[in-house]
Amino acid sequence: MKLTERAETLLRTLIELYINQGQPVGSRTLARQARLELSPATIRNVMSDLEEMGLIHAPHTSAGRVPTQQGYRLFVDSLLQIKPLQPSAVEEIEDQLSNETDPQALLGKASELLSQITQFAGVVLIPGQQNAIFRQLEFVGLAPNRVLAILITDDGRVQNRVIPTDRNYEPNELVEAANFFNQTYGGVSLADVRRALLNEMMKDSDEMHLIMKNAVTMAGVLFDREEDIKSEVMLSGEEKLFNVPDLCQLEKLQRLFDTFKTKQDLLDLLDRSLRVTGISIFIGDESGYQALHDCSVVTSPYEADGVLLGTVGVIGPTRMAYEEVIPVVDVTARLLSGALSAPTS
Amino acid sequence: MKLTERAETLLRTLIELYINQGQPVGSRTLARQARLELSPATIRNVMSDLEEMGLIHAPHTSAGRVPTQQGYRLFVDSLLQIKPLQPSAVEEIEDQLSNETDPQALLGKASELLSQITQFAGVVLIPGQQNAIFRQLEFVGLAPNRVLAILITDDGRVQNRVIPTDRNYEPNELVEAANFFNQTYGGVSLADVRRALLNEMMKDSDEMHLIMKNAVTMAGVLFDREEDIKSEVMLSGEEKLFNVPDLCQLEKLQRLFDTFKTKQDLLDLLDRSLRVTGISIFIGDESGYQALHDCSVVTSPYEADGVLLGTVGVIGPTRMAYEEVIPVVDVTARLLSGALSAPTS
DNA sequence: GCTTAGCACTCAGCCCCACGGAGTGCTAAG
DNA sequence: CTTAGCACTCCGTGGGGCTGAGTGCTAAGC
Repeated sequence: MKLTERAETLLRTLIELYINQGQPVGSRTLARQARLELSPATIRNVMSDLEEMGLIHAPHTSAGRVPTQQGYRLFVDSLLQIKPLQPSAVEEIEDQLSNETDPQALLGKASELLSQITQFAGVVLIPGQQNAIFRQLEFVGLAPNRVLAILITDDGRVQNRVIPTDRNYEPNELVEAANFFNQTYGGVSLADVRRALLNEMMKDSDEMHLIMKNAVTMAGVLFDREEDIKSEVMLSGEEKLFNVPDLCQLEKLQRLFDTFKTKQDLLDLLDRSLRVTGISIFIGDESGYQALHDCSVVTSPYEADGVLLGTVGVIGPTRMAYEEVIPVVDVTARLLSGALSAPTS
Repeated sequence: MKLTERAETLLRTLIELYINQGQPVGSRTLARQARLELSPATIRNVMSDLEEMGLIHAPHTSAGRVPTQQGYRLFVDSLLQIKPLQPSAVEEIEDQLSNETDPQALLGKASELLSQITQFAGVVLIPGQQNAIFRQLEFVGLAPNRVLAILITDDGRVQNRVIPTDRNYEPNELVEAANFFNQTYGGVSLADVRRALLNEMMKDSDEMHLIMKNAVTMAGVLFDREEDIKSEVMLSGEEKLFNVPDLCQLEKLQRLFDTFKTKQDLLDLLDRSLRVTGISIFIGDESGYQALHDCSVVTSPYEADGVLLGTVGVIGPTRMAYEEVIPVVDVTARLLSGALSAPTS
């Protein structure tokens, strides 16, 4: 069931028109716009075919046609002509990103940039640290029976947690414990450290040297919390979606913000796109989440020094200017990768 | 212009009714409800007086009356009878809070709890650290020309930032620099450290010992960023406001979420309430922010070991059950203070 | 002088209807 | 295969009438 060239042209112009205007497109307008020198009646015949194929759809009898999800899918897969981003815009992004040195802040900035440029919501996936390499652990005594543990991984991310202890530790005990731990586990992946720790704690602790025991006990608490290893989603500019005509209905927005809040669905979605190289586009229900019914998600993975790190993307209405959003996401992901890779030269 | 006792009773029942039902209250319903054995006609006369005083207001000729902002104000100031919180509810809050040891996480939890219990938005102000005491600084080499600086203050808060450096530092250089810094500035307030640093950096650096120079340069970058010292707002459960009948209109929610996003207004508002002891209540426009027009904010300060730390609160519709929200905020603030104070016993 | 019954009046909300505009499907002719 | 013409469908809008709720006023009663 292949489309004729004429049908393709008409589908493309119809979708382009609809994306611009947001209103069902009728045969008359389409005839004028497509420059095919055909009468509306002929156009109607073709439209009828397209509708039978499930690519467009009439909201009601006397309205024009609107692309269906499959229509959009075909459009982005084979009809879309992507506009390259203006060099000035690229520079702008590059500038903004190079102002940040802190990786966490950099990702936040990227997400905000995406939101700002597209006027939709920007999103960044920071994937779990299961594969991150343990670099260093520090213990700092805070108060009696309270120790601050600081965990540093190879990618420069830092996590800290206050650990309640069963007794008071002397400063030098803390240093020794940290030293012991760093020497033992330096260079090991977090997941492996976790496993090893669990193992250690199973053993009869009487056998262990006191220092080891201290280190293992405290670090055990630190690594016990799964959430430190879990993935994370950063979302920016959700509030901009209030201004999107296709989404600004209470129930839609409510569903959206609910899923934004729980983040789990977003996480799964972005995680799926992580396994794909290059741009991923989820149109409407393709994501599998009710709340994203009228939304499309455009994502691209980013990396540092060739290692896949996570995903950046944009969440907007299904009716979005894909030819503009796609390059923005693409370029941002690239520049982000660059900023994360280059050891400041 | 004092209210008669009858007028007071009527105003109170009217507001209570309106808070429950959300609809303008007419003279007939009010007569039945107030148990004053008066006819609707008499009630109408009193209502007319109340309207003249600006305490209630009729949305249109043939509707009942609705409290005005001043009406609410009078109500919470002198007519409101606060219900004490059920002991089981108190325990629930205590339980939830005692599960967290990390202060940052604790505040987040408090905010979430407030939102969950009231079904409005919970909010926590973490005020600036100008007065926080510098405890310890650590430098960790990450990559060539990249140093991770970790700043620990006396209240157990930790901040870290990746600092780009102009040259490569040896590990022992970093340790020495940190040691120098810790010895010099330990126990000094952050604001003073910042001042001192600026001073040092003005001096001709040739005079300084190399270690000092290193320390000052790197710490200079760290302290240069105002934001580390700035206040912070944590917001939870904003999305619940979608379900509040009085607020679920697009423009209102949009304005709300916009201010939530920028946070500056919230910050100012909570900061104001910080200077008051005990519960503060901002009704509608009293906050001075357009976006909070139909909202009230109920806040209470919290502390640790007798030192004022910040503010927790609830943001909901002006038409909220104050007699329930107030004790929730109050108790949460108290229990939070307790959890932050007690060194785990 | 306060309270109350009665009455006329006002107004939002709702349903119904008519109408114009936009666009379609079909048919028959070129 | 293309096109002109025509009948038809349906949404959106605006007006008109009705109902229910509640008010303000007035005059009578305690």
